[in-house]
Amino acid sequence: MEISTTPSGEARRIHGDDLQIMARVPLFAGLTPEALVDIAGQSQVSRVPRGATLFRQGDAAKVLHVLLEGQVALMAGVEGGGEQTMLEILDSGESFIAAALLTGKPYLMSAMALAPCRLMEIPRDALLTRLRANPDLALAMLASLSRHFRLLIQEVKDLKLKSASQRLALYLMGLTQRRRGSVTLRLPHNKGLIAARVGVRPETLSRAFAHLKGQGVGVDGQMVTIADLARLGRYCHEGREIV
Amino acid sequence: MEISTTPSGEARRIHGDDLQIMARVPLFAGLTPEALVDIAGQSQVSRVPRGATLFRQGDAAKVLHVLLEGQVALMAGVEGGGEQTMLEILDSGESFIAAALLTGKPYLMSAMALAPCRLMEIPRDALLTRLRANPDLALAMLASLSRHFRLLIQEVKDLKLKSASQRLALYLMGLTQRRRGSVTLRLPHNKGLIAARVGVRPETLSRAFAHLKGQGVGVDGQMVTIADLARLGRYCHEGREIV
DNA sequence: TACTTCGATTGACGGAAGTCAAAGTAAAGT
DNA sequence: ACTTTACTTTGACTTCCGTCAATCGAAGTA
Repeated sequence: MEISTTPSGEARRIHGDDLQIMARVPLFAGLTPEALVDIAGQSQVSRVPRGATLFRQGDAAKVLHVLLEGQVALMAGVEGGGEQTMLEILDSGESFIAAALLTGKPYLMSAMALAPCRLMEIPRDALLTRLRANPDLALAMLASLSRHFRLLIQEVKDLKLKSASQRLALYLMGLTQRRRGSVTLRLPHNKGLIAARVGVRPETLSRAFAHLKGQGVGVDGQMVTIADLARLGRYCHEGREIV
Repeated sequence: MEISTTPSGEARRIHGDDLQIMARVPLFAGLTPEALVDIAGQSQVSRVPRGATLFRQGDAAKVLHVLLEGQVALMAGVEGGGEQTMLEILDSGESFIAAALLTGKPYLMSAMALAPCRLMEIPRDALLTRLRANPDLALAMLASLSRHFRLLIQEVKDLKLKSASQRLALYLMGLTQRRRGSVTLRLPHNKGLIAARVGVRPETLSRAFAHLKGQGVGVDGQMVTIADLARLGRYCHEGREIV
């Protein structure tokens, strides 16, 4: 179940196409092509297979990870092991674990590849010198960190104030841009993973789906149909008393 | 119960002593005295009484707040109002709501003064230009944001993986630097506020305290005695099955 | 002293979600 | 096709915590 990444074996220098991908990464927004090349020259790109562990909670943070391609889950558990909870799912273009890197403290979470990934790894020292030299990079990094910060705050609020069914509804709403009418969508992960994302056990997820039938949500395997997005949106924001 | 702050009435320019306080604020760590004066010149200091609301969830973020003196609670609730949860308690020297300011989006939480406060307010534009001009400030801000980010991650982990009694134990451990032996300490707030901080109702807090008697924690009004800090620390990190 | 008020505690109850176990279903390998 | 395996659902039960209500105590006030 745990395939360890082998950076030395798979890592390599930057490929030409990677610069084009970098240009679309929010963290590098507004940087000059020269600055991109400069950063790329300091970094390595590695490929990891689905299921690989990128790093583990408690490890020392040595590099900033930028997800060029693929999908990564950030998980955390109690120190002893055992119970785990998922904190975030990252898609390509996201950078992650900036906070651990900047504070110089060990990772608070582990990262697992949900799909085959290509990752850019920027060494800590190289990043710090460039942050110092390049205000645009520093501001982009502040913006990126701020965005994740706010996602996390929303996460805490939802955990404390919403029911499992409401959190599932919020997750489903997050899978589409639309806010009204009806949609049919495919779940991007298996239900066990979605359960972890929503913050419940798989059994509870099943029951939450059953519960959402009353709100016009139908499930068939990976396919989910939402009869009325506006209605489901209202359900998400209901106070707890109205179930 | 809601005393609104009146920035126009109470705000004023920077006082000489404030510069010395600023020098001890982590956000301004490593800045030259000139830079401090520069920032101070752009900012205002306001005093607010205990119980005042500094800003409200949903307001537009216009200034960065730096708590020179006092104590502030950050709370959040569902949009409709009603239920609230506390996200963080800030002490003097902390800056807050950088994330809302940098993303340019409305506050996700409200801020309430738990004690009489003196606050420095740095306007958004002034801050952004100085972040651009001063790498030290940008790095300090990244460090500050990172620190809060990690606190929040820990918060999410604790909420998902620890029981109410364990979270209370963690809160108590946070009140002292020591990690072994026995201590007697005074609770810094009334129990209702502590309950909100721990993320439970006041009734549940009472029961959690009763539960912790079994771990050598005694309560008498505001005074709490912990017979064995190491033991309580172990209790905090136990898996859920061992109660 | 008596009265009010607010904070804290205690008890009884209910509901949401976790746990355990079993059964059902789908996917993959032989 | 048949087996094996993993994923998902369902049911019964437990536990934790929230809710409601009553009580108690301390602080302040008349």
